[in-house]
Amino acid sequence: MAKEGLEGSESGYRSTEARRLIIGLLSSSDESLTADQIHDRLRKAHRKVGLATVYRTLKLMRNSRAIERIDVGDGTARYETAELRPEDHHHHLICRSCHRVRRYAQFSEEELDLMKRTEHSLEGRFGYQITGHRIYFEGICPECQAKQ
Amino acid sequence: MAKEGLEGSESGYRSTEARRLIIGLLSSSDESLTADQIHDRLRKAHRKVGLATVYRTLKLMRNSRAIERIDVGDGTARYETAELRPEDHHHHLICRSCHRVRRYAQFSEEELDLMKRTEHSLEGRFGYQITGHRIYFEGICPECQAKQ
DNA sequence: GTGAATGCAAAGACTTTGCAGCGAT
DNA sequence: ATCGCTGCAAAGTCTTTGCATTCAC
Repeated sequence: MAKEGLEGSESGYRSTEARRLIIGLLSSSDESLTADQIHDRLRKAHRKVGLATVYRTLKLMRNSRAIERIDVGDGTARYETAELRPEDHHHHLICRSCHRVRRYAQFSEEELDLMKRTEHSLEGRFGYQITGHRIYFEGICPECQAKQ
Repeated sequence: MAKEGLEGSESGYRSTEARRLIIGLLSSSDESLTADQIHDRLRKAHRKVGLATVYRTLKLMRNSRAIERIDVGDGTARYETAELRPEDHHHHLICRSCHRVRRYAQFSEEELDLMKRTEHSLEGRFGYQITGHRIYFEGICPECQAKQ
């Protein structure tokens, strides 16, 4: 009843190994993954899944709002589990050097409150119907700092 | 002395019509533009500039920090003038439907202050060296609302 | 005049799609 | 036994690159 994703029998989708593996990978990672990274990890785990299947599964999960796609500027899309509930809300730390995307979820009441008010004000100002926001902090990750 | 971009003679870059036109387009737009949109607008203005030149110019301007690249999830990069000075800082309104990216610059002291504090806290928490942030508000633009 | 910039076409990188066979229900 | 799912390869986008020509300095 809790996390339905693509598993629900009423969804019309079949539960295949490829799909279970991919959602498993994304759920257990605090980093966003590219299609290629997912493909690689499945290979290394000796689960042969074609790259096309990875893309098709990602698209499917995206359509059903189970995951989200992120583009950070290196020309390759990254995927992460969606924010299904308010408590899933998170922000991102992007490394300018290696493009790694780290998620983090702890932020203040103050911030949530401010964002809410800002969204409201934007709706009035520009006529947009605001559905959410994304905050990306950019910087250099510890690993890349060490390399320099 | 003010806005140097690629114009400065000391930059080593030549001032060509294509470059002047492209930076002009980006400077005067409050929307981010794709390479193709830039190419189209130049054609319509009867300035024939090859798409490859557009890409090359954008890359050049990006390297010299005159513009920035934004990816919003439709697989096509968009470009906008960079935040050279603190007062250029702005946020984005992204339309989930047509992917248009609108910039806006008016935000509160409260927000700036909160972001500064958050950046500081993140540096301590995750060891990242934070260099900035991006805030994207997502929603449906007035035009797309009307179409629905 | 010289080397950078351009246009065109070819090549690349990432993603999607067509089709025959496999597999979940 | 269906009809969706998969793998492979071919086709599509968007972007970059090679090369001869043109142009800014």
